[in-house]
Amino acid sequence: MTRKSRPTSADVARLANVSQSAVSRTFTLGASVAPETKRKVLEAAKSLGYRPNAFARSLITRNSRIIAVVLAYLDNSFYPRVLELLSRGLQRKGYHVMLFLAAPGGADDVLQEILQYQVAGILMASATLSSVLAKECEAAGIPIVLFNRYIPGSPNSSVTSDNYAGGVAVGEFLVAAGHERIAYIAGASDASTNKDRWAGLIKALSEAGRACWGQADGAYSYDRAAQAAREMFSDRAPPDRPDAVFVANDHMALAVMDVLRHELRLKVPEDVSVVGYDDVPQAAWPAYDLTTVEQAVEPMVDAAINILLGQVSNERVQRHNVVIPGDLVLRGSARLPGGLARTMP
Amino acid sequence: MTRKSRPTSADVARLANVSQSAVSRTFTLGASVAPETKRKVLEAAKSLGYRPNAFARSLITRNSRIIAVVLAYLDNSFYPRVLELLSRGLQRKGYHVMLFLAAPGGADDVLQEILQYQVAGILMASATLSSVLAKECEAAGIPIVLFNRYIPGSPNSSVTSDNYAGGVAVGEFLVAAGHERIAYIAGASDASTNKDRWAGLIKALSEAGRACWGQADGAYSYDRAAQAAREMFSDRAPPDRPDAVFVANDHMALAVMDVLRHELRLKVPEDVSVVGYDDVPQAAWPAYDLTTVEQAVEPMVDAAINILLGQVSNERVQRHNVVIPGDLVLRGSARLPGGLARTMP
DNA sequence: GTTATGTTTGCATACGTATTCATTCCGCGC
DNA sequence: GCGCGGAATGAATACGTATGCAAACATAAC
Repeated sequence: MTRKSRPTSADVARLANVSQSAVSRTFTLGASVAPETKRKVLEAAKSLGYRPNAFARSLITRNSRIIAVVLAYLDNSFYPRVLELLSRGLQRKGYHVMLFLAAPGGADDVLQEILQYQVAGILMASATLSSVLAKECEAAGIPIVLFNRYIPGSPNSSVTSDNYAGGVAVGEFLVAAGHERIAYIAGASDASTNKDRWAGLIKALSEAGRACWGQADGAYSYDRAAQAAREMFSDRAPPDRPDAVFVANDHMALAVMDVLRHELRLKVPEDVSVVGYDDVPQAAWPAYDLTTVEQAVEPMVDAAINILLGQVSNERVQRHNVVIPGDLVLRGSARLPGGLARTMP
Repeated sequence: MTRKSRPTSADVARLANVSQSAVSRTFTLGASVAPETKRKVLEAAKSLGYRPNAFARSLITRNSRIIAVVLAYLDNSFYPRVLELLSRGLQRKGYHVMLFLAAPGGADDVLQEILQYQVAGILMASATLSSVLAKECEAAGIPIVLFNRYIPGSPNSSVTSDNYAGGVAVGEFLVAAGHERIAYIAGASDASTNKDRWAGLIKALSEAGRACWGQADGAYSYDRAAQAAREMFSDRAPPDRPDAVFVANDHMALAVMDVLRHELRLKVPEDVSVVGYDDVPQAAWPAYDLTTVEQAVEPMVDAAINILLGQVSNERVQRHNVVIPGDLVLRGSARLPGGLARTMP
């Protein structure tokens, strides 16, 4: 066990010849303390290397200024971006991120751990949570924000992009470009993002009197998506295989492009158009040059922070469901309709 | 402020007709408590939804079971991998990760924040820290592990791969394959990884009676590396440009390959061989198929966890400098020496 | 039955801070 | 000079838990 203990406010008080209260007030914004006293305290604190103990503080104030972030994985580079912006944004406001990686099964076990820390809020960007634990968090007054997902009918706040509109945009775009056989490679089948993007695609296709050529399951995984592409395209000649594929996120779309081009020797977009979702950094890299639907990470993260910190200071836990729009970003992986501009809404 | 407060050990004690101590002991591993008492307590706790308050607990035990992780950025997908394994590994041992993103300037400001939380240890995978704050952490008995970097002559523990050996291996490999003009695209100039990889390369070249064709600064950034590649290769004919380039990490190497192939229309490896460092997931993707030196993330993370948790329970803060070996992984981005096997040590 | 040994238990206290409350201090208006 | 209001201060307490200590209890040995 750690032998040397850090200096406490009492130590500082002794050295500065003031009371412990004075020290506390010096470090509490807006408290009443004379300039001279403050000076003495700060001097003593500096010479001792004193820093307030955040745990003892939160024990009193009942605000830990810690936000729990629950993730399922970090392979998909959408999430590292989210995590970086989120952490930086929260740090700027005096909050900090505690990271929890959920097991594939679900987030219930990590939630048990989270509840031990008296976190000020929870951001869930992972498998959804059981309603039992959601109730418990609500009872404890801990706000939860579902990020990039939502649970229909649940009382939780959420921040998502307009996945349905995105799916529609992709469908309309592919139809306009004259594609005849449009396929879908799906994400995790129970994810709201997957369902909404799929529903949007179907909607656009049926509006145009079309049906989806077929779909395969990629489960939001690189390897599974590669496998799905193989099943969909191997040993098939042009009339019998898709001429366009909408992949439910970029992470999988990169896998699909890799298989199409390097295993199956197909040309993108000449033989097959590929469209993804997220606009991760790699989508813009020339090796892929992937047409995709942007998820505006910055506004999404800002919205999440606002909801979380708004609820922290508020009595009443209020529900917000924020939907951030995202543009279809046209790049080289999909054929363009004749004479179309480089970006459409 | 949160109105409803969570149930406390006293609430549970009252309901179970025992003392608060009994409740505490029920939740303390290895404490002496009768089976029947334990049962009553657990039952009461469950019905109230009680969970021990981790802050109050760490106030007493002086062990928060929180590890601070300091990162500079998450673009380079080496770090998300580290973060995921680290977080999972620590969770398994009852510890948790608090994330701090350092400003480009340095980590001193976030360290000030870290010290407010009574973290059990610090893993620095970011710009190095000032010796002043390092002293302070040592005085406070907080172990620091430098991850993927070290400060020569500093008393801190560190976990790195054998960057020098890696650099040597790359140099020898490129020479063996008959390259005549071997260039280097550097990472952050003050990073130990960059210095060691460079020193290793130089060593191998001079052993072969060669010199480095030249170098450019990529600062471990995708954009800067792309720019460096442009400067190095634009408007130059074969005798006047490198026929091989060692890029200080994969993240930059991907940028270099993108520029070489898609902007400058050069063939890799026919016109130029490219070798990276890290073996990030993308390096294995067919679009890049990047020859690179593996950094064995799992053993590195395991070593870091062992050092941190080892120091936590120990009186004496002891220094460890772990160096994990990594293989050169041969793929398609670099010409092979005649008849070489697919993996060499 | 007695003594010795080991196991449970509750009381009281400590961890380091914020905050209430009462007190003191100071300047100011009249 | 008196009283008044506001600012500054310190003593005391609370936050929720772990743990040393002594008392109570059970068990075993004889």
